[in-house]
Amino acid sequence: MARAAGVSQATVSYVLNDNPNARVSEQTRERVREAAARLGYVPDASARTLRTGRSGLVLVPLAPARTGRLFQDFLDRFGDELGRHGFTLVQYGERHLKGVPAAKSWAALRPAAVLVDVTRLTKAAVDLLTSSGTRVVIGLADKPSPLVPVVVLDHEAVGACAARHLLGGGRSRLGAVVPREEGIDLMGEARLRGVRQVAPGAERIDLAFSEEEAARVAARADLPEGIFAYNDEYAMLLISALQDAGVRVPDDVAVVGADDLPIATLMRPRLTSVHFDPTATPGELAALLEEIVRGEREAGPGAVVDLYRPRIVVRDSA
Amino acid sequence: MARAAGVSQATVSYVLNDNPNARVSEQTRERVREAAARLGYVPDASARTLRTGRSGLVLVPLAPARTGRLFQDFLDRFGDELGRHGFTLVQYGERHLKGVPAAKSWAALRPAAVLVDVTRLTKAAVDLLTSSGTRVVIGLADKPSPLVPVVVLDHEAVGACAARHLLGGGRSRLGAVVPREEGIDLMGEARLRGVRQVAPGAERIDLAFSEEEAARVAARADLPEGIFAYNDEYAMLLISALQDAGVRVPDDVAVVGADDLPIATLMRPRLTSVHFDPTATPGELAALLEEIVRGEREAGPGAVVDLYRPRIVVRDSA
DNA sequence: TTGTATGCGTTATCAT
DNA sequence: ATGATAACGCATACAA
Repeated sequence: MARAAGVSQATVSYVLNDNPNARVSEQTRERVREAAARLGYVPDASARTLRTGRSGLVLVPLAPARTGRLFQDFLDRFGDELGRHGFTLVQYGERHLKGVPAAKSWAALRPAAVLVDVTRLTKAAVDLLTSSGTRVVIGLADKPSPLVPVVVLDHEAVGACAARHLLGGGRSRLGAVVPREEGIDLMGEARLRGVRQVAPGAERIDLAFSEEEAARVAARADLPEGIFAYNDEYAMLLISALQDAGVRVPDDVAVVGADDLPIATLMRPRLTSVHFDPTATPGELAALLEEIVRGEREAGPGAVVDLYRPRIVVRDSA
Repeated sequence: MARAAGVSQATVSYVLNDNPNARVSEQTRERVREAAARLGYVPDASARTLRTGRSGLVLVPLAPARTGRLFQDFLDRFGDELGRHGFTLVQYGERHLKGVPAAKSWAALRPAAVLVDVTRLTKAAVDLLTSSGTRVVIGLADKPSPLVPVVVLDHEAVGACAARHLLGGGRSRLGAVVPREEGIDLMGEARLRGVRQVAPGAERIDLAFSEEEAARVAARADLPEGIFAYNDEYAMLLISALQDAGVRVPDDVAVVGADDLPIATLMRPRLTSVHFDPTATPGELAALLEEIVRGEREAGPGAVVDLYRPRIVVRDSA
């Protein structure tokens, strides 16, 4: 490319990167740009990565389909914002590439940052990443971590929020659904803990997403007076089963969902749900991340960014 | 790394890549592996990319949250399978990085393959990619393309499938919902075309996802006898509005959704929906892609892989 | 069976 | 104000 423009490689680099401490005449700049356009020249990201020791990739090793709509929306916009800062968000599910530990396949890409569930992080993994150029490893968790700074989605607060509303409505015997579904069961347990912070005796109701299971629960004689159903989908499942069993909602049993899905208002009774108000915008996070990667800012273990604040949206089901 | 193992770089490369035309003693192999483990050595993907001219990345430039659950599930498993073949699926939303054409930012990563909506492809973009090392550009479309091989999700077939069922049930005046929602409006129009293939006079019903809009439609005096509501969520919205307006479903108006979501069976009446049977598995596609990238197979414009076959699941709403 | 040498495209440093 | 050069880590042709 350089030879084609009649200038040196260095000059090309200066021009195309708008390098501020390079002094290049406007005439030369034009010649370089012309040649680049003519040749369809595109800078090679891998060469830059090799040279600088760090890629522009921000890794998010999560199974997209399993993270839920809320976090998926967040990632979507976060990726947009990162793009504006020159990064590329890379989302991919877990692999067991010939038994290679996940952290190694992450490190191979020399990512600028990694955002991953803390349950999948070990000290060794963090060390491997940081020693191979990654500037910051951010955990995804529901509480602070001694290992890394975290982005928090506080599931206990969600359960507590729902439970407070149910108690406030005069229901004293509570229950909380814990989905029997891989990938979200842990979140279910966290939300249950939150319910129990407010209503210590709350019952755990394990439930798979099937009408048979829901019918079995609905047929019980000793149903709690109020149930936090984990999310809106499980709430719909449960309400549907309760109605089929002749149990009145909310008269006999109050039900609260979470996520405040658009379809929540379409149910009859309309679904009372825990809504998530964003507290940190993707744009702010992207800007923060850029500062950290550029070394203008430190972020150690213990640091916390809260993503959402739960808020109850009262409709008819509770 | 090489010096630490007491061997040459070349030997390290041979051993770690299981290079078949290199003959290395088992003893040396062991020494290399031991040193790699001891040092926490991780090969640098960017160096490999620079050397070979092509990365292991498979780019899917789509806004994840907007592609729908079905395709998201597909991508999720496709990514897993690609991982087994040594590729990394990279999903990211559209950027407008300082006005740089999208194809340039794709080409910068020297991806092995790109899978993208054909509406975002031009001849120039395809040429740029192929000339910079990308082995195959695959379009995502609802019909064959003269530009690239495509993966098909035939929306017209979906509409036709729903319309056939409605006609077969004795409904002759049909309507089809076209969502007024960026990103899915084009799919809505394709599904409408499919309905009209079977029922030429079918009415187009534009609808935004809001209860007010749906109520307005439901209040009409001249409702069609059968409506294909685009998908299950719009079907739920519409049915809810119809019921509020005193219109009986399916007696007065039959409604068909699509996607066959788990919650479809929770509605009352239970939702009749177009289900998607996978015809090509992610595993097959990943294997196919690997063959193409390795040059063992050609894939030119016109080639088509059909992803799903639509099938009606009859319940109570139509 | 193993080592040596070369070059991929970029950027930092130093020379002109 | 611009050019020359080295080095990043890896894969590969070729020498030993």
